[in-house]
Amino acid sequence: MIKITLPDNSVREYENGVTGIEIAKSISNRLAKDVLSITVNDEVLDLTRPIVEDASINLNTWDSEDGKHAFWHSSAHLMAEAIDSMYPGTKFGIGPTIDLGFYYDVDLPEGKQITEKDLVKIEKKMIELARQKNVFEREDITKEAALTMFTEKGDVYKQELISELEDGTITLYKQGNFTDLCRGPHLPNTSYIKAIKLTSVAGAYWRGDEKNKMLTRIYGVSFPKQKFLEEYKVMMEEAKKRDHRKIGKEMELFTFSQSVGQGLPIWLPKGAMLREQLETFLKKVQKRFGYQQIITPHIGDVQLYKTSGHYQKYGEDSFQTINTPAEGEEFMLKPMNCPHHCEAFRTRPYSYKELPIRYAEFGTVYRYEQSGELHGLTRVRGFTQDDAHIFCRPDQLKEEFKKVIDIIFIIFKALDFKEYTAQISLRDPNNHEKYIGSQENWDKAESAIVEACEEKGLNTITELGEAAFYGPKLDFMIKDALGRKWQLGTIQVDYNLPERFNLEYIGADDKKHRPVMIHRAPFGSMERFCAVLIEHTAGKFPLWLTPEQVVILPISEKYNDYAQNVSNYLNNYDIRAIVDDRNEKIGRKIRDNELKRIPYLLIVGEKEAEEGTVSVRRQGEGDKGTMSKDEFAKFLNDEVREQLSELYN
RNA sequence: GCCGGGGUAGCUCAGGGGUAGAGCGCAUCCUUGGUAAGGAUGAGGUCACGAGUUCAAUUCUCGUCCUCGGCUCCA
Repeated sequence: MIKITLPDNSVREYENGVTGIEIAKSISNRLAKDVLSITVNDEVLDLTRPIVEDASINLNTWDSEDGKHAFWHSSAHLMAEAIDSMYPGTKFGIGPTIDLGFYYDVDLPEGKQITEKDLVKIEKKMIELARQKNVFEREDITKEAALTMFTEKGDVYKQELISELEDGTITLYKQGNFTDLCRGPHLPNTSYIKAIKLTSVAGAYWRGDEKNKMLTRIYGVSFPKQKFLEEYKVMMEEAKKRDHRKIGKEMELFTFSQSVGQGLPIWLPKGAMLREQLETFLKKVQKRFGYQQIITPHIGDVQLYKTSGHYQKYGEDSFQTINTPAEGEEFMLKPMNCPHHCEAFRTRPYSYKELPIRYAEFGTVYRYEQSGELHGLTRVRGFTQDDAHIFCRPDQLKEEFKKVIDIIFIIFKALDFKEYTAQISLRDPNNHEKYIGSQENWDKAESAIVEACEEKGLNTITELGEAAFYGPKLDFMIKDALGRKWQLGTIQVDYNLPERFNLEYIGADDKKHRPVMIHRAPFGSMERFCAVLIEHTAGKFPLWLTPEQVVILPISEKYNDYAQNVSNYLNNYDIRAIVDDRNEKIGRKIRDNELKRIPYLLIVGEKEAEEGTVSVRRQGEGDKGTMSKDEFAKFLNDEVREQLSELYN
């Protein structure tokens, strides 16, 4: 008998060799139906693998990452089986799971091609194969036998993968007529897979290297219940509706022009207003935290980037230098603001008492991105960072980190981002040589970040080896209204640039010391942040931020003057109001302005004009009754104040 | 950059080897209205660009440009 410890710490005894599925059955029939894989002492295994020693286990269902992983991994094999039967001679690359679903890279026989139209046929075949309830059989195999087997099949990709594996660790999984090199784990059989949607087909280089052959990658997602697939489809529809490129066009926030160039956004009046609100907000917050705004040029002498090291590292992949005709000077479009900020710091000597110096700038930078990488506002060639550089003493690092975290929280609160995670990126413990700066400083900086996060009660994950060569960092990821994750703000310690720019301050000992630099951008870039915000809110921005807060709708042209009077009145209270004086009926004006996502509509007619009132309509909620102009202005400003309570505290 | 879908009116899209289509938007006029679409009339297109095949190309072929989905996530 062996002892099995369950997640609730209860211990049960089973025969040696008991399997996950048997344990599940012994607990409940429901669990036996729902369980997809088993975690045994931190290793995820097939439900059919015998357990031969005492162990702590967890039974993974659809609700867990590990459960989904086994499910989608098996689905990838099922797809491969379908493709193998429909396109004999296909060679298979890799077929992993991803955040939402799975893919398989395949090399189709000469002259064969899979397009979107073929996906439905493959789905049907997969369902047919799934219903056969074929068992996933696991087999240990020697490296030699594996190589022979895939050489016979002519599958060069699997051969390459096997040749890199260690003998004794190689396993095969077989279901139906299809056998694949695989580490597992898998579902007990194919019948678990009830609903399948193949989502797209794309080219992908073997091993992501453009020197290699391009394979066909087929993406799909699958579910244990038809209902889940329906929910997934609804979610995808919603995501499509919220696409910032679509909403950006509809709401006239920004546009792209072929004549200006790819990846170079043009901000239209409403989008510019959105950015202006965000910038004003952040500037106010930063002012409170002791930041000073500076302004630097869009280009800089090549030498500046040679000093910073950016030229050596990115020069070839950047926009090329700009030359002056007569004098032969060489400039680069600014890819980073930090070198300029270092020069700003260098203007005079500093006492240790003056630090930290915090220089902030909404600095526009230009970076070359391959044309195929460009995507709406999230991947562009010119963008504005809400950048700042903090020059501080090593002993101030922790305090400064905490202050930046405070700023980020104020932003999250004002914009209603409720779920976030923070990733701490530290050195690779096995390879300290590749990092610049002294051990002592790194140790200090790393513990400063970790402690700052702890003291602020942050939800963190720590990744070793993810630090930049010049310093550790803290990145913030938020979850939007649809549960999608986005990387936003970042805080990075930098030992490199102060060194390269020879930055100094005079310490209490009257000697020169090297300051530490912190790069930080709570939004990341204005472009990307606006894109996330659009998709998070579906274009219904919080009142304080939205470009047009109020539209006044006169019942007929007779009341246009009064409407204008109300508009002027509200504008004096810094409320963004305009009049819709089109020659249309009131129902029409309401509909059009609701669709434009205007938070408040004020209807004014004979009654209102006589009494000096407005009839208030809140977006999505309808008629809210009548108020005086004065009451409404106060009411609206109170709402804004409430949304920005963190800022006014 | 590479692979694969696209590019038809301002927007969303239908069509198809032989006078170019719809809805919305826009303009003019009528209507002056009370909480999600009032009516009439009209303007608007080198069917992305360039070449080729053809009696004839927006449609077929090739090239260019732009755009969309991918190209990191351990077999």
